[in-house]
Amino acid sequence: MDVELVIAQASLALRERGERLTGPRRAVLAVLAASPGHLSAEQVFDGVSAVAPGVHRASVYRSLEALTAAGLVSHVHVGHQGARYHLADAGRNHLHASCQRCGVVIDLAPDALDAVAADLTANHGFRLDPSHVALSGICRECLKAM
Amino acid sequence: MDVELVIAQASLALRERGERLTGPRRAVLAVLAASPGHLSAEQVFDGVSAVAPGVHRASVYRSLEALTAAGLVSHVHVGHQGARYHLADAGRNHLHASCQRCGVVIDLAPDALDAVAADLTANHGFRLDPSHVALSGICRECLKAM
DNA sequence: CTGCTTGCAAAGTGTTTGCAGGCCC
DNA sequence: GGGCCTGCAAACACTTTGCAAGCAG
Repeated sequence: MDVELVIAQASLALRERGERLTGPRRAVLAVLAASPGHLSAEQVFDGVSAVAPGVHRASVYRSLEALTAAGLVSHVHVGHQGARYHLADAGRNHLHASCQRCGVVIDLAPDALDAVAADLTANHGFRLDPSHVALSGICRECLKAM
Repeated sequence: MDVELVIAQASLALRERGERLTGPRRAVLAVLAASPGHLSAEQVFDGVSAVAPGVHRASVYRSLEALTAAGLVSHVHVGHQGARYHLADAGRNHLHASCQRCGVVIDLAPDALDAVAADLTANHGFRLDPSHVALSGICRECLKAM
């Protein structure tokens, strides 16, 4: 993911909301853009600290919150672990599954839960937000090791 | 759910594991058996306190853990909220979806994710544990209120 | 300059653990 | 009466918040 592009988009999106693109927020975006995966808040904090020492942990949380509200970042809840963060997809967000043994998060196709979503709407009037929580199970590697 | 029956089963299941059916554990089972829904640990603690005052919050957590290990209780992780507990189904556990706005948990058919589970196995070698996390979305009532 | 943001520290949830005494079986 | 379990208190992980100073635009 191109950091420059992400930051340019962020500047616009934030300004539209009367907010600002600051050092800590820039660093958070850079860390997320540089990472292939899904980072915990602590991992984002570590990454930010490497790039911009002195940024406080609380600012990382507040930055993630602001960037989420602006539609630039998404988070996924993973079982009993904390949330994981990643840049929001341009269009539709992909889905996630996580291993309850080793914690790894794998990406799934955006349409993997479409049938379930339709079923929930029809039978329960419930609107599914499929990308907001990770499905839980055991990954390939852990299955081998058991 | 019949409390007497549950407690009798629990006594056996625990003894098989070299563990004991104690006052606090009995109270936890009674509270879960008396509740139709899915309780947070705090709600279980409140219920236990009403039946058996003096039981410590930590004992409720430890009881829930022990009863889970013995296969008598199940828990579901609900988004950023804490876990919810309920008596384990006799056979296959039902699934859950929770409202990210009001927190209500609704039960789903045990086979609601079968197609997804098959897909995950085939494409990622991932074994889904469908009852362990609640799907997330907005419930009917909250949709009306938006 | 205006006021959104930050750093700091402290408080808040939800949950776990070490320890000495207590109770189940 | 042996050893699993409990109550207590403190620690824990993760996250949020009040406040005064700081920086973006």
